[in-house]
Amino acid sequence: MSAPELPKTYNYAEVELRWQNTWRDEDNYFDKDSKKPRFVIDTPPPYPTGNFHIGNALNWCYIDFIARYKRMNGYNVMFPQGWDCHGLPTEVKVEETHGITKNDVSREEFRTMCRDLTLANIAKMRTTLRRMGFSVDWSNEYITMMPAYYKKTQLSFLRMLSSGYIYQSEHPVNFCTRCETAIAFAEVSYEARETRLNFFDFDGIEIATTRPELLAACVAVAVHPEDERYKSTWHTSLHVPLFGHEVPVVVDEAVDPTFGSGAVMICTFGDKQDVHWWKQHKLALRKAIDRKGRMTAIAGKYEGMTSSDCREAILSDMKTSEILYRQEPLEQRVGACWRCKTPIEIMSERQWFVKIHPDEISKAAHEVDWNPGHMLLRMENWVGQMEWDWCISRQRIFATPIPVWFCRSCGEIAVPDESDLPVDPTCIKPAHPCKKCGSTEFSGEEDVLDTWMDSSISVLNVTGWDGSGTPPWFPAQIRPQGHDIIRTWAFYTILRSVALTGERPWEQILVNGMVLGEDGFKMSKSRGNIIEPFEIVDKYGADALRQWGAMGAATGSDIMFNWNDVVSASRFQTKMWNIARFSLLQIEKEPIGPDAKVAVLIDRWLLGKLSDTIADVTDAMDHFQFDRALKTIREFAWEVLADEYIELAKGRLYMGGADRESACLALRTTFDSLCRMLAPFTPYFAEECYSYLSSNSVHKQEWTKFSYADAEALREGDLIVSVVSELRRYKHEQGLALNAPLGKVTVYSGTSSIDDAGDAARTLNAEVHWSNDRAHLEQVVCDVQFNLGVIGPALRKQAKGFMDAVRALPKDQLISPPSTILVGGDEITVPTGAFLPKFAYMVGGQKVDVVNVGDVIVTVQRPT
RNA sequence: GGGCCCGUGGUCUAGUUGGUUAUGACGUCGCCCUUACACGGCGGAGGUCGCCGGUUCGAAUCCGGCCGAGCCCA
Repeated sequence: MSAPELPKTYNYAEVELRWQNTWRDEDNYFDKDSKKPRFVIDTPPPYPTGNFHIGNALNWCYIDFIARYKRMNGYNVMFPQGWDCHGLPTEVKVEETHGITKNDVSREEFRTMCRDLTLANIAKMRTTLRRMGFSVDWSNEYITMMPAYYKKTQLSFLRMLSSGYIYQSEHPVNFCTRCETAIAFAEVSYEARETRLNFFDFDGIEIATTRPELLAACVAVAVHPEDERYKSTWHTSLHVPLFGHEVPVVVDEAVDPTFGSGAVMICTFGDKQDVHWWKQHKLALRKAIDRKGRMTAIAGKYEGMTSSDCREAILSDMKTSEILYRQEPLEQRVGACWRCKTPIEIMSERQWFVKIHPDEISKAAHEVDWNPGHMLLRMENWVGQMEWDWCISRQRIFATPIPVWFCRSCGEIAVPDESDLPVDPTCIKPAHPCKKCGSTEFSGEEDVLDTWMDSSISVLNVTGWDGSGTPPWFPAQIRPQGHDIIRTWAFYTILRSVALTGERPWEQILVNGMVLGEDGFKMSKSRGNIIEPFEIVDKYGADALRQWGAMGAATGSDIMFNWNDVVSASRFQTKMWNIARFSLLQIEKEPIGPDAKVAVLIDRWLLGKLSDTIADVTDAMDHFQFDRALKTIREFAWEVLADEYIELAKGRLYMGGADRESACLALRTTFDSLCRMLAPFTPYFAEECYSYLSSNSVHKQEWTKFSYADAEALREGDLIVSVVSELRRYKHEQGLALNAPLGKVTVYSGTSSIDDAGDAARTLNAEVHWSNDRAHLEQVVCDVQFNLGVIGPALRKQAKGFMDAVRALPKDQLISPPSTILVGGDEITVPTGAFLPKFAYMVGGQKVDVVNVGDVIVTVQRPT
């Protein structure tokens, strides 16, 4: 070892940059030919906004802790990085920056603009990922908009089409008239708003509606079977006001007779309930609103108006014709597009759907180990209330094309050969004539796929799916993701894995919480509480941010960003750096001989504590309890190693000889294990520390397996530490400086004599005697201390009476307890260890102070 | 309206097979610049563990109700 002296301060900026430039990507590659057990991570592919935000950072911290820990434990780890590119936000951004709309240029030109923007954004985000020290496997990067990936999306579509999972049909779907596309239920968010409930005359019946603009789409009026008010109208028909068309009156139990007037107008479609009634009563279909949100021809004179203009116009006309009775304010929650917040319309359109089989999804979800366990409930709730199938077609451009053509003469569907994928059916023709009629005239499908169709096969992609059965590395070992996308990404992935392979996609799922701002609210531009990862990294370094990720909250809980945590993380590194400087200085002062042994009591104690710490940290890591793991490491390093051990061993280290060597060996063992345990959390810092100990990378080392059992050393070492601690408190109370001479200290440990090699004496600046004798003092029993852990279980209801009886005993019987005692007339056995006497001490002749350390007596004879 | 989660010193937080004095961080107060560290050490103050009731010898922990915050959904 010829390590240079460690700099006085830890310069995170210099160190982190240096190691980032030293590490090689190949070190993190998944080895396809490896015989090691594999550990495949289904990393979430973020949307390439160009900004890797702090929520992503938390998610990736967890992933990187796991990846690094698993590598150190001998696993062949795949930590891939994907990019989920397609979608509306990029289209909107492109329209903005180029000052165009999607219709101003060709589909292909528009896609190119979207691709260029996406690639630039990905480049920015890669920089952040590297700066954070994430050990990503860049040989397994995937970009969903690239042909290599979306051909798999198309392949999965064709497979599910042929196996009957995918079908097309005209069916009511959620439709965003601003985005001009159908959306799935998972993409509907509910917004509270106030509206008006309008009561009006409907051909003699009073009807209450929140959506008068749908009058033209009215196809029936419904009443409750037990509502006497409307019995006479059953199975008659009514004329729709202002429009005049005839609609039937239907009877249905789902009508709430207490809401409004008790009579409901059914429109195609005002809400989900309308869809139910429409199906159940086989009603007509009247489309009053088109894809752009304008009124259609059936709206007559209102044609071309927006729906809100139409609403006002109709209400005004109702007033004019004196059929509007009254209006009442109403709180309601309206389904809206989750991206642009425009209220959705339910429209009947020809769309593509994926069939949902709740039972098989639920079964697979139960075969996955959920962390934390309660997150499975969210999946169960979502799966249990699915009513419609998943609408996967979108009327957009920047997305995976649906690989289908329609025969112009007979309408038959044509699909490409799998070997020809990927295809854009709007640009090329099918390779074969129509199977049904032989025609060669086709129209390509212009609809594209929901972006979740891309990302829901991420696990199939990384596990090596090629369309033939179960992929070679399937299922993945873990899916790390946030709880906000359980009903989308997790749900769709399980669905697709079951549909395409028949199996669960992952063995485990680890769900992380959301990151909240310092004010406790969700981070948002309008609140101005956004903190960017680079801001933290600039000020305190990536390792400090990573520590915040581990310690900020229990895994799975939402976590509030907090500068304090980052500051204390950074301070821990400073402290640890000084521990390293001290340890390495001592270790390197003289070479440690090959026969060196850890022989001194407190050194053995340190190794025993280290061994316990390693066991705790390993257990925490195995259960993804990163907060517990890092906290245990920090407490051990700071308290046990620095404040307790080094303080005690310091004096001995300044001397020479075999006792010094014992300490050096204990220090080196401890420091080595600490570096390894810190490696997953603070990869830069751990690497820098370890580089002074070894020429190898700490990230190539095994997870520490150090184990050391020495119950005697633990017990006696704990006593030494307690004695020193109590005597420090004593000095403080006596107004003495900590290093002031203390005179003669005698510790009456009672059971065994202790050889601490003089550590306590040097630390306390006192003459310390460890006596195995009892203190020859005049003891006076002054009180009794009960052990409720013994008394409670043994005596149950008699515990209180027992304690009263013991208090009433003569004092000498507290020292040697009687075997039985009378409690409320019953003679009961005194349980072993039920209580201990508390002593006060008097000394005849010479004055000594007495300090109690647990049940051990320490006397202090101050220098005169 | 339903489901889930949460409520612990000034702030954030750990802590459930029930057990003596409730964890840590930041802040705060006092003493100490002891040859790794003042970004440090030692010591202290500060809590009706949201409220009420129940089970129990014993409840932050289990049960019921209430109040409050959050998330998901109707």
